[in-house]
Amino acid sequence: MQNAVTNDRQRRILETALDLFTRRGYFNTSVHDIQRAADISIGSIYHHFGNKEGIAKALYDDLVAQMTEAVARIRERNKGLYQRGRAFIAYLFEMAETMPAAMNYILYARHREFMPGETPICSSKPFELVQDMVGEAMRAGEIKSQDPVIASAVIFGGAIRLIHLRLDGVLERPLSDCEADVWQCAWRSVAGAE
Amino acid sequence: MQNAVTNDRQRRILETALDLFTRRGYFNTSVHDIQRAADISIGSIYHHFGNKEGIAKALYDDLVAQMTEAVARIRERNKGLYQRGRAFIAYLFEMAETMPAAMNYILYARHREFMPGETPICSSKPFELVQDMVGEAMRAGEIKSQDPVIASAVIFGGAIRLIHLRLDGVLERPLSDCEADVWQCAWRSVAGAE
DNA sequence: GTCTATATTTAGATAGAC
DNA sequence: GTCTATCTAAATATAGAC
Repeated sequence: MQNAVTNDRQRRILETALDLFTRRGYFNTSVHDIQRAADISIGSIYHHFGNKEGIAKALYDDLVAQMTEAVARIRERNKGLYQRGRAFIAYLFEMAETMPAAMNYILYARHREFMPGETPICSSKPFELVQDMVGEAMRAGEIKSQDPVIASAVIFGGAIRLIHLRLDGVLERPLSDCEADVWQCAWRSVAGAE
Repeated sequence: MQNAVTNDRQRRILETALDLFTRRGYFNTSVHDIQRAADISIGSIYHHFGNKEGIAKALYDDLVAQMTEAVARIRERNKGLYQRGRAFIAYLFEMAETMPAAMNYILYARHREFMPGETPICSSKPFELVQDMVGEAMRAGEIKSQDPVIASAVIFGGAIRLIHLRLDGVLERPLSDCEADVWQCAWRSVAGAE
């Protein structure tokens, strides 16, 4: 992973790319499109990012780093999976509402199609951290014992699916409206060591 | 929607396209690639499907039709959401194992990126039917009353997430192994009118 | 309906001045 | 570091013989 991007110009390139990638898709966006929209020369773009994939990768690394930090903070500030899981979903829902393009990019972009070397998002750092929290809760007896992959999928699958629906315009009300309901259902599905 | 494809040649084109689209992605597959792999002339391909998007669309329509029929059959042969939902997940899991390319295409392809006019899969026919079943169960008091969109997401979100994980190679055991667990959790999350 | 050969466009990427 | 102008390869699509 390369250094975080600090330069203003680079930021503007990435923001523009994120916007275009999300609205039209990676393959329907040419570097020339980014150049036009960001009003920065194409030479400059290639100078900073090497090639088109470099733009996508920088964007991805940036967002994953942000998310990893957020998850770590959630873990720190909350005790137990009940609190932590709820906070995580709240974070995802808020991000989906305030930065839909970023959320869309992370969830949807099908990165492997244009970043061959990259691991799928679901096995990246932030999701590993979440899985760790689930395993921890299991050992503590907070939730019943089972395959942690399955447990994580069941706990967060509903919320993730709702985010997809929201980003696709199927769900019309903001996600925060159903946060409590979703978490209640999710928790009930795994709670109570029996 | 156009007529189903019956011709042998057309079938071979579609099968090849599905394979390539799934493994390399739509935009990394050229019509020439399909031509080579299917060993059918490019003129013939354009004759039948008009353009590249026409191939993707025929494929999509075909798979959605198959799935719609399957869901209708599930609805017919089972009573109550408990049986129906379980049968639906079993169907999805089996399809993911026996026709991973097809499942991948349906779930992942991000169709809207290359089929601008198409509705997202989650609001297509088969998913509508599933939502109807959920609503029906709610009115019958089989599950507690709430927004049917949320309920559907919670019930099937975990299973869908597991399919994603399986197709991405994160989950190593076949999906059938966790079918019972997943359904038990899913059902517990919404069951019991209270 | 099927084929080969070709036209057209546009993408990603580079060169080289400043 | 930034820019303009340009190169090159490859993709979609078509023409027209059979």
